[in-house]
Amino acid sequence: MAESTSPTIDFEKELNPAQRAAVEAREGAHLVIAGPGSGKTRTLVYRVAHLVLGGVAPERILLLTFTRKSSEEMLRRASQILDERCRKVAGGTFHSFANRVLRRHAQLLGFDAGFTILDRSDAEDLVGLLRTEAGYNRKERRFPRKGTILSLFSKRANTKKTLEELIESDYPHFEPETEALKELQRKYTARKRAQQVLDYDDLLVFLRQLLAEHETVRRKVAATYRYVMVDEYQDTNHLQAHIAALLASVHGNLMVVGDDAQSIYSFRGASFQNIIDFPKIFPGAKTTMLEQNYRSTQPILDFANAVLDNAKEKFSKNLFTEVVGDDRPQLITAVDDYAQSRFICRRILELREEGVPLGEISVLCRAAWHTNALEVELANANIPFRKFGGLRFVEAAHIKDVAALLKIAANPRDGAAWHRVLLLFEGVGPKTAQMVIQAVDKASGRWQVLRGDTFRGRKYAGDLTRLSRLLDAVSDDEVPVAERVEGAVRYYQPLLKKRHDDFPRRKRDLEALEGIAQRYRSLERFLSDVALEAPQFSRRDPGRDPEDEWMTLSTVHSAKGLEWHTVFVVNLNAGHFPSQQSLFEEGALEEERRLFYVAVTRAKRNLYLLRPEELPRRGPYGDTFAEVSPLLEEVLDLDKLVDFQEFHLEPETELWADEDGESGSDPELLARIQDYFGE
DNA sequence: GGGAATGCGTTTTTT
DNA sequence: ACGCATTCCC
Repeated sequence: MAESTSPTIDFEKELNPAQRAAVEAREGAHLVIAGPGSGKTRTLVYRVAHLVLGGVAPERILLLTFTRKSSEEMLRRASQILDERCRKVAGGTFHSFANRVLRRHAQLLGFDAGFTILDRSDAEDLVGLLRTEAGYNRKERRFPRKGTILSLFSKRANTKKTLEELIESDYPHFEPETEALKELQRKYTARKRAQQVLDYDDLLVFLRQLLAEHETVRRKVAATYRYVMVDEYQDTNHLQAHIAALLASVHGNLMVVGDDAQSIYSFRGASFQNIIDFPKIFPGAKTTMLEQNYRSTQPILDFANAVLDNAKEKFSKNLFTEVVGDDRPQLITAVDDYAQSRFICRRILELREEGVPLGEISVLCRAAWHTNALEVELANANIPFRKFGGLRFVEAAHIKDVAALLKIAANPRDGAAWHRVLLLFEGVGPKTAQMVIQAVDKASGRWQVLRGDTFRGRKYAGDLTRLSRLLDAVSDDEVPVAERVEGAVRYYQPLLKKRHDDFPRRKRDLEALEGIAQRYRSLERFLSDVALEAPQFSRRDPGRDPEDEWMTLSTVHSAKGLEWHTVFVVNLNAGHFPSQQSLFEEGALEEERRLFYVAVTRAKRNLYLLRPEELPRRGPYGDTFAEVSPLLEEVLDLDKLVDFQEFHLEPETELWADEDGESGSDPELLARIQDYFGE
């Protein structure tokens, strides 16, 4: 809607004084502390517009966000209030930004520009392989599992701590294995390099290395971005903070935005310490606080503030609002999971009657599986929903299989991808796969050796020949990406049929993947986006059709930055929310509380807190979690802040009408029945 | 050496 | 209920 004349924006009218201070700030370092619903996104959006309007070339602005989705959303909004120039602003996550920069300068670090990216499960598989190779998988030895090992390595990369320190603090029971783990880490690092693959942490580690050790690159990159903004700064880790500082090392114009109370990613090495330390790195930094909330009603904020009151370390903030409304949050006690689900379904149907669109309703949970029972009930009640968090589209086995085929074509040294593909064949296990991979390696990645004599007579010889032909076709850069992806899917289809009974459903996913591929011109870009999860890689596209409406189920982590008219928070029991492992860990409960704070501050008008009296505990003991969440119990004057409600199921209609006395049966009818059916 | 069957210990959150 | 190791059979 941009007019040919430069559009004007009434910043004074659109923003409050604190927001405006942040938006109009130009030179220097700036820390913005923004409570939930305080217009943090709005502030960033307007600042982008303000800079562009002030004549800054959009390519020279860098906006680093927590997800790709949020940066795209912000730039979309900026171009709405200003014009299309804002689309040219450089944006994305730290990881996607690192990916772009590293491809350009890979050689400096001894990498090929065609490196492939390991997602979490690829990385785990590689660790698992090395673990078996080294013989650590013996029963006598209680050795950590691949997932645990990778978490350890990941924390090592993302914090300043050494492996020894982390084992001591996080996994003291594995202390006897310290040397073995160090050895494994060396092997993992070496193997990744040999295979030209980078895991998520490597993207950050190598970007920092590139900027810190290569002066010319640092100067060039940092000079490119005159203004750098980092969103969700409380959820960045030490490594990311270092990168941000290096990026600002030429112009010194760095604005970080965050909320210490909403720091919920410490398991990933994030720390709100970054916020606190920001003025130490940038002594002249200005600080702006955004405290007015534009999202929620006062009763919801009162409750949220009360939750935060129990935090050991708290700073600033006391949220206030002018949003009208005086319904207090509802605390609902239900007997169990099933009753909880029934309550939610019933309430949703009522809300719909009241005119609240499904898109304005969400159910938030601590862990993705907590909504399993609810999903069944929602389906029964014909309420459409989408689920966020937990297993994503690109993590499904069949998608990963096809992606692995393409990865081999892009980087024939990617052993993890080879391994995955080779195990699809009948008669091929880990040993055979290793043997084949070595053969290809010896031929410097030319997979045509698979057609050679080495494998003649083996059960899988035909499979290898066909695979090698497919790779020939898929690696042809002259062919459009979409066609190459289609080729891989066509090849994979028979294997899919053999492996999965629910093959039609999975086939539809693969078709969706083919559709996504049409937007790409480079296979590497496509694969990077699959690994770094571009927003369009969701199971079902939101759909522009207003008729096609759905409500949201989400983990609290995935609900960050979002808001709904009505929010249900489920499973507020000790052991579910907060999670079981946090119950006994000092400090962990602090994060659970912030997580709860994030959950409740997503609500605009209605907040339902659900508390089943009994939930099955998983594990062999058949135990139950019966205790109410300490996060609720600790709230001072809870009875003044919420309304209590008990929800009882209507009694089921009895299957057997219980009649008194002998009901007359018809002997003749019975005889006929027996006659006809026999016996 | 591969693969099915068995038996053990176990689960958060995500780029 | 599921990953992961071990065991046994081809």
